[in-house]
Formats: sequence, structure tokens, C-alpha cells
Amino acid sequence: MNASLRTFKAQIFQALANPTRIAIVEALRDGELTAGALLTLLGGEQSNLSQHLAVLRAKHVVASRKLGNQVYYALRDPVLIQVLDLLKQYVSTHLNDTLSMLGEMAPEHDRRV
Amino acid sequence: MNASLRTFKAQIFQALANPTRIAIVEALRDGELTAGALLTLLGGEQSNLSQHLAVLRAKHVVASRKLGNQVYYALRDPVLIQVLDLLKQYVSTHLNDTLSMLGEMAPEHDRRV
DNA sequence: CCACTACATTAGAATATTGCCATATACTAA
DNA sequence: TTAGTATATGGCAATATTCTAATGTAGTGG
Repeated sequence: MNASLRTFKAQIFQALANPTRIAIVEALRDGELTAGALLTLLGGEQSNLSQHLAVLRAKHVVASRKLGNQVYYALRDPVLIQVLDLLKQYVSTHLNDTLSMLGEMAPEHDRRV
Repeated sequence: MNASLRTFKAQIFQALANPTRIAIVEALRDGELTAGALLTLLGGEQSNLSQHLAVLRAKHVVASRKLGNQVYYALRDPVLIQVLDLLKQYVSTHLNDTLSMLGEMAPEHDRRV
């Protein structure tokens, strides 16, 4: 495998390497949402969310379309949902390994990981 | 979903968000390798590779066992291989979008993406 | 013990990422 | 035009990542 391809893949991972951006992708799992809806869902500063959306746009993770006053965001590829689903598996498999990192949560209690 | 869990997932993505580390994970796809074998495969500075291995260890992506003089590295969870396989799909789906980023390769010609 | 091989760690500079704040732009409505 | 809503962008400080070079540590063999 070619170095440029690896760099490209690395950039996709980089795009997902932030809790807020993961939350965005998860929020878009079932369809598009406006930036405002995402802001309501996720909370935080508007400009901060907008910057994270810019990162996801730059890495082609999301597409945006403007409708009147608002901008609708959607995932560009459902494969990323599958990636997140695999990560859920990963997290539950490794819960015991990583409990210390999280410093919370009981392992045997299902909390919709 | 809980913020700590998202942070944890983000760290896994962060671990994979580097071309060298992706190359390491891909090299370990079919089984364990020593640090030296990885160095031979991937080239570059020994200390640099060692640092990347340290990142992967810290994020629990790889396990290491010492045998005599050498350290064997292995993936801790095959799910990460699946993640990389999905990324391959992703890359080929989006080749046209991202050719400019890569600045090389013909899209219709199969190059083992 | 000494020398050698295999890895790991530290230090430091260059660069990138992140969050906050303020400001800018685009669209709508009156 | 003026005001208001929705979103994006730029400046800037704090922090994190990545690389190179040098040094440290563990195991092996003589």
C-alpha cells in the first residue's frame, strides 16, 4: 500500500479523532441535521461547532447544503457509521482494559455502549 | 452516549491518525512481528518507529511481549483490521473526490486499494 | 567483565490542533 | 434600509503531535 493512500486514511481517522466530531457523526447517523440542530444537541460554543464542521467538511466526511437561512449537514458515506459501530464493539470488548482510563462506569452494566 | 466514551473512541482514532501507525497496523494484520521486522518493512528511523509503537501501546491498539532480545508486537483486536478494511472501501468510493488530494493514481485501474 | 544487538526513552524544535472571543457574511423579514 | 437569525471565519494562546538526534536499558555471547 502506497504512502499517499495511508496519508489519506490517516486524515479520515484524524477527522474522527475528536469527541465533538464523533458526536457530530453519531448525530448524523439517521439523516441530515442543520448546524443549529447540532448545536442544540451537542451544546457548547457556536463557533466551536462550526469549526469542527469545517474540519469534517475539509476531510469530506460530511456534505453540506444551504437551504435558505440554514445549512444542512449529512454524512457523505454510511461506511463511517459502520466504522463507528465497529468501534462500539471495540469499546465494549476492551472496557475492562480501559476502565481506568475512563475512571467511571460499571463494566457489566449495559449503558448502551 | 457518554462524553468519556466518545473521548475514548477519539483516542483510538487518534492512534490510527498517522500514516506510519496505519502501516504498522496493516503490517500486523496477519500476525505478530518484532520491532526490528517492522523497522525493516517500514524503513525510517528506529527511534521514530519505537515512538509510534509506544503510542499504539498506550492506546491499547497493540500488545507487546518480550522474547529474549526482541519485542514482538501484535494487534490486540482484529476489529481494527475490519475498520481498516472499511476504510479501504471508503477510499475507493471516494477516489474521485480525493484524487486531487493525492495527486496520483488512475481511478479505474485496480491498484489494490 | 566487555562488546554487541535490539529497543526504548528523553530533549528540543517545528508544526498542528483546539477552544475562546470577536467579527464577518448570508439570508429573511419588516 | 434596518434588524434579526443562522452560520462561518480570523486572531490568538494553550496544548499536542511529530520528527531528529542523542542517550539509556535489557538481553546475549565471549
